[in-house]
Amino acid sequence: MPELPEVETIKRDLLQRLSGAKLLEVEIRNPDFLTKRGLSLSSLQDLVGAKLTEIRRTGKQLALILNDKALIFHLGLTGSLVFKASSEASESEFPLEKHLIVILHFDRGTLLFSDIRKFGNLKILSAEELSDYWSKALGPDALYVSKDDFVSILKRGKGQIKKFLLDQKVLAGLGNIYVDELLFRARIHPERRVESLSSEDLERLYHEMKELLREAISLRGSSIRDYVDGTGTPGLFQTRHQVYGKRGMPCPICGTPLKFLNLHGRGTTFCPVCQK
DNA sequence: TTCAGCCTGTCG
DNA sequence: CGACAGGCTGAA
Repeated sequence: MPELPEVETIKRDLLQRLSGAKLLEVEIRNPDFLTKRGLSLSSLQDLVGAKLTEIRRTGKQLALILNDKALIFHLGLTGSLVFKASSEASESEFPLEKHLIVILHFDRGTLLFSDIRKFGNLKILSAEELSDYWSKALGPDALYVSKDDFVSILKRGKGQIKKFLLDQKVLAGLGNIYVDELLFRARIHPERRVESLSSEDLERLYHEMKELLREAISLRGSSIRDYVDGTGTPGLFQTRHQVYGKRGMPCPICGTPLKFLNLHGRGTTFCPVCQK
């Protein structure tokens, strides 16, 4: 899915274009998607007339604050949120037309939520409930977590490092791409046990994580297949990937062919020589 | 703690 | 045609 850098990019795009905009109409294209997830169609319609005052993100989730409500998006593997200004082409020629779930018509243009594989989610809470909800469902955001918190979380951790870092309740935001890239940069084997990491390892992991996320956001995220930013444009960070999706290719450091394993159901690519 | 299941699309 | 893909859940 869109992982942290992709969702952060979308957040910035939408904030710039929609801050202060008024919601004029909610057009539901796929009611089944919503009702299956326990969202009543009327609760969505009730948002009409609200002003978008704020956009928040924790991990891979994004919340539009509309008056006293929070409309929370989780983009799954293939969800997208694309804004088209009133002056741009209409959604009839929108490439994801077939997969549209909801169209939010604002005074400044339309926000199109689509999801090819329908692994995404949409939820409405009161704006006050949002922080509580996120703090129960998610660990600290990987972009903002302090070094002290990160180290203490990892020191209390158990099991394989890859699985641990993918757990959103532990740390929110990393997914399969960024965990593979991070472990390569930090020279840590994906099957290494968290308990076995030294303080030095943890420090390195923390700094590499921040740097990786910073670079990925500056290149507007990774587009492997379907991801597009808040304007419908692909990201560029995939050109900087060192291991993800590169099984069998030479390690950029030592030239050894990159190894591929299936770990807890996720494809995992790494260098068997550089990563210990 | 695995693992199918949720979905659609693409690639070999 | 089967295998696989940025994720997560809940049932066995």
